[in-house]
Amino acid sequence: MIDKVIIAEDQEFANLSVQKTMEDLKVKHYDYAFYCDDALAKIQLAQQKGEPYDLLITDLSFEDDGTAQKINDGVDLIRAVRAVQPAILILILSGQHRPADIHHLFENNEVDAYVRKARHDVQELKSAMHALSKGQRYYPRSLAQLIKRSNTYEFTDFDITIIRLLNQGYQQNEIPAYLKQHDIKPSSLSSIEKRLNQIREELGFSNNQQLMVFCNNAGLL
Amino acid sequence: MIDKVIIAEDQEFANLSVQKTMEDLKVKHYDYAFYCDDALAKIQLAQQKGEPYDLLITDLSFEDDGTAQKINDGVDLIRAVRAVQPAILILILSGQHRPADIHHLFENNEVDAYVRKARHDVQELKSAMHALSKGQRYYPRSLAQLIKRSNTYEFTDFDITIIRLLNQGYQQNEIPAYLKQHDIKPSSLSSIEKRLNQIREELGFSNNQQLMVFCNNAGLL
DNA sequence: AGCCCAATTACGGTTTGCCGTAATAAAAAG
DNA sequence: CTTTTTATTACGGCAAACCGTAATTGGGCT
Repeated sequence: MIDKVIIAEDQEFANLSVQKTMEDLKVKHYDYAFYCDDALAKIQLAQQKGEPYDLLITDLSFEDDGTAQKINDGVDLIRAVRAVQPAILILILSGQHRPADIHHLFENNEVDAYVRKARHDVQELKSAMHALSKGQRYYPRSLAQLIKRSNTYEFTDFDITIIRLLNQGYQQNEIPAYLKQHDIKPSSLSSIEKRLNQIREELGFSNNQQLMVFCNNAGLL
Repeated sequence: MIDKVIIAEDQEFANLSVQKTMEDLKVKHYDYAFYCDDALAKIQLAQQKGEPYDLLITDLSFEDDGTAQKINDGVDLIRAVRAVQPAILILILSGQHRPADIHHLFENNEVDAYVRKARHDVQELKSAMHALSKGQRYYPRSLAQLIKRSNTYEFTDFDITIIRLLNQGYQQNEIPAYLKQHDIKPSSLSSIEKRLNQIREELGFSNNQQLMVFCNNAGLL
C-alpha cells in the first residue's frame, strides 16, 4: 500500500490539487515541498527516522526564483533520492512533453510512473496511484505513441554535445577545437558533419534549424 | 466587484485550484470549463440572460484531445469572447512563457491581467484579482523584465513567414518562389537574407539555429 | 607480429548561406 | 512633374556547410 507520499512541485496550483487528490485517495500521510532541496531533506529525515516515504511525486522542471538551491531539476532530484532510498516509488508529474527524458528514465528503471499535466490529469494521477499500489508501473499509451512517432531516435551524448554547442552559437568548424580541448573522442569536423547528416536523415529534417527546434522541444537543450 | 467568474483551463489540476482560490476569495459565483467552446457558450448564455460574467480566467494553450472544437487556443477564445461581451475582464493564466503573445495582448488592451503558473501562483492570482477589483490591470514585473530583456524586437508578419518556412524545411533560395506565389511583397532572396541578418544582429545571435529556437520558445512557430 | 574490421579523419568538389555594393523601382517630398 | 528619399532587387565574392570518397588509425583476434 502507498501510505506515505511526498510531493515536490513548485507550481502552487498543481501542488494543492495533488494534495487534494491524496486526500480523495485516503492516503494516510502526505507532505509537500516547493523546492527540490526541501523534498530531499524530508526524504532523508524520514528515512533516518525509520518512517520512509513510499512514493515521491515530482515535477521535472523547477523554476529558479532567487532562493539558491543545490538541486534545481526533477531529474537531478530523482537521482539524489534514489541514492538515499533506492526502493522508493517515483512518479513524474510534468507539464511539458519531454519524451526523451522520460523515456530514458523509464528505460533505466529510474521512475515508476508518469502523469502529464493536461486534460484529465486528476483521473490519470488516480489511475497511476492505483497501478503503483498494485506493484505495476504506469506509462500512459499517449506517451508510448509519442515516443514511437517522434523520437525513436536515440541521441548519444556526443550528439547532444554538438547540438548544444551549435545552439550556443558555435559554428561547425569551431567545434573540433572545443572537443579536443575537452577530450571528447570523435573530434574531427568530418565526424561532426557525418553525425549531423545522419541525425537529420533519421528524423526526416532537411536543415539544422528544424533539428534544433526539435531538440529544444524534446528538452535536450 | 468581481462576483461572477468563468474559468477556462484544460488542466484539471490547475482548474481545481483556481476554483478553490475563488472560494477562498469569497467570489459569489464561479463556473469552469475544460474546453474553449464550453467557456464561450457559457459566456454567451449568461450574457443573454442578463447575468454576464465579470471575469474570464483562461489558459493560453489548450490541448487537442479527440473532441473536435471550434476554438482551440486561448488567444482565439479571448477574441471571440471580446466580440460577445467587450467589457468583460480577462485574466490570462499560462504555464509557458509566451511573452510575445502576452505583451501583444496587453498592448492592444485585449487582456487585463496575467498570472504565470509557477511558484507562488496562488498568491499571484489573489493579487491579480485584488487589482482587478480595484479597476487596475495586473502585469507582473517579472514579465516586464522579461520582455525588456529578451524581446524588445518586434517581429513583422514578413519575419514570421520567413521563419516558419525555414522551420518547415525550406531553404532560403526556395523562399522567393513561395513568396511570389502568395503575393507577399518583398520576395527577393536578397530581402530575405537582409532581414534575417538584421534580426540576428538585433537579438545577438550568430546563426539561424539559435533564432529558430528563440522563436519556438516565444511561441511564434 | 600480422591481419581484419570498424571507427575516425582528411580531403576535394559542390551547394548553400552570408554580406557588401550597386542598380533599379517605388514612394514621398518639393 | 521633377527631385529626393527609401525600399527592393540584382549581382559577385567569400565563408560555411554539405557530401562522397579515400586514407589513416586503433583495437581485437589468430
